[in-house]
Amino acid sequence: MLARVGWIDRRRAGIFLSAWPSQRRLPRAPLRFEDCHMNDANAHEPVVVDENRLIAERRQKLHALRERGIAFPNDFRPDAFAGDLQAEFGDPDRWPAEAVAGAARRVQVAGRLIAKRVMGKASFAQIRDQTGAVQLFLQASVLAAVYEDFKGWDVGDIIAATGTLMRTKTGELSVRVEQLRLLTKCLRPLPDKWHGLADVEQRYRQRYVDLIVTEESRAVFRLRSAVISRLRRCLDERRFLEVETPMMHPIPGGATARPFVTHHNALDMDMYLRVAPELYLKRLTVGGFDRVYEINRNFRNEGVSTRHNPEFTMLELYQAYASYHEVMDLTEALIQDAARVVCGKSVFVWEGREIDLSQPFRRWPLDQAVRHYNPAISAADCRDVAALRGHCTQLSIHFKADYGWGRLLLEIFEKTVEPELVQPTFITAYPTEVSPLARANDADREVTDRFELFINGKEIANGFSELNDPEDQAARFLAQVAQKDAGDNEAMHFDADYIRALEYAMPPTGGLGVGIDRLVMLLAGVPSIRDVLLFPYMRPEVV
RNA sequence: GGGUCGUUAGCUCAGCCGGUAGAGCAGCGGACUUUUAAUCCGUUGGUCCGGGGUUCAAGUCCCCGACGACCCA
Repeated sequence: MLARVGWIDRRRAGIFLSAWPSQRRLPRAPLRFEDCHMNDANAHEPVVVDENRLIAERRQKLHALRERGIAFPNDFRPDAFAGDLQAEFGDPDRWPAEAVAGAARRVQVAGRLIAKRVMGKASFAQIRDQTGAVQLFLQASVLAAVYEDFKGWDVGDIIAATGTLMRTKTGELSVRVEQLRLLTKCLRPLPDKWHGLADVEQRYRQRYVDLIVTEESRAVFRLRSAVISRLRRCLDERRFLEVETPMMHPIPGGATARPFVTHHNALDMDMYLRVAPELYLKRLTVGGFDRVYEINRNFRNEGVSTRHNPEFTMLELYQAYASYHEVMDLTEALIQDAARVVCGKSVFVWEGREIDLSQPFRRWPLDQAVRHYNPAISAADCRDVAALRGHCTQLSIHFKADYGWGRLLLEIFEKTVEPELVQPTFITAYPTEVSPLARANDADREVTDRFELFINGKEIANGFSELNDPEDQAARFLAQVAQKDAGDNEAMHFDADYIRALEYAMPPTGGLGVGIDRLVMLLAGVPSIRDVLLFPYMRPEVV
């Protein structure tokens, strides 16, 4: 029954699509938006689109192109990129005007028209492709009728040019254009060419516009891509295997966090968007993939802020026959390498503070850090529930009656220490109570062989010697379930299959999670996670 | 969740004590064959975020709401 409904849906979609070709051939006068429908579902509700005179004028120009049968061609093939041309010929000392002319380099370039300076019978234009921008020199005497067309084109249009490289009187590398075409008409005017798009909301909502007009924004996302690809390369070189594990979990696990719930219709069952890939990745170490990593999205049903987006990207890796000590070494090496190779520097300014990544990152046990910033707390207090409750009250930290010393100490840490950790710092020896997946320390079972990395007061990474004792793990899951029953909706479920996997023996393993978004924020020097996400979560737009 | 600030032409922004809504860019028309935010002349363009209220009169004052930014929890 369900399958049949799906079939009908597809068939209806097909009918709808088949209506398109004839519709597309119609040379239309200014399109009436009242006639446009998203689909049958709202066929009787006109789609209201903001329309103004500027768009109407451009639509008329498009209409004229349609009538000439040249509206949306796709047969032009560029053979050069603007950035490459600038890199090769941009230096005016190595390539003075005569040398450029002598090279007689013929190029075919395409890109978005970003500047247009018409000066009678000659014009200058700039186009930009993915690599950069290059100027075009256009002459009426060469281009004839096409030159007249060009005068009617708009900044924002996608155009193509064929010609020979030259350098102008003022020294600008240019293409002396012999052939010119408009490939895609831009119907909407671009933001102010000088001020760009200042409205941050619009920059996030309409990232495509932001990318067209904001070089800083393009640079951030190129940096992000370079960081991730560098991390991959470093891990591949260390013989890690990149894998992909499920995004939809029947049992959410791997982190203490609230999951999103979704529903599988055919199976009529709830599923959870993953809060972490951890338990699946560790199943793979059981399976014999000793070094695995995944760079992918996690989803947490929590608040939205300058540091939190409902979906965010984590690097998680597991290395068999390693402890949290080696994992700290690796974390440090990965971050230092990415900074050096991708950014070419190791000192970064983030939110007005200088961060030095070149030095070995400090390693500091949690209780010592707490006592350093809270002289009133003694070593004995750190394991004393009553004393810690007193300190919490003193610090106006809310706590629940069932918090043990570990949770209380962590609360004090988060409030009083975290913001102080500006330079890269590994905090170690997290209480077992708050580390349900980490291996207990051999000398002190009350704490785990775990660390978190903080930079500029923000958690960047989290890692530990993995708990591979199935009986201990089962007991910790039960403790989590008890917390869940007591009302903690971040507590973990009992994952019986994960316990079964551990019973097949997981090698002693070290694991790591790195918040990629926050790392990129640091390396790019931007203050908000939304600046490093192409399409950050936004409330639905009101129209 | 609380507080502060913001929302005016396609974009960037002015708009004073409540009294006919403004500029620059973009657009449109014209001039211009080496410009760099080209320049010069002319010119079009408004749901002042939405709703309610006060007032003879509201972009402006008051209330409610939407969205966003920042700070706090």
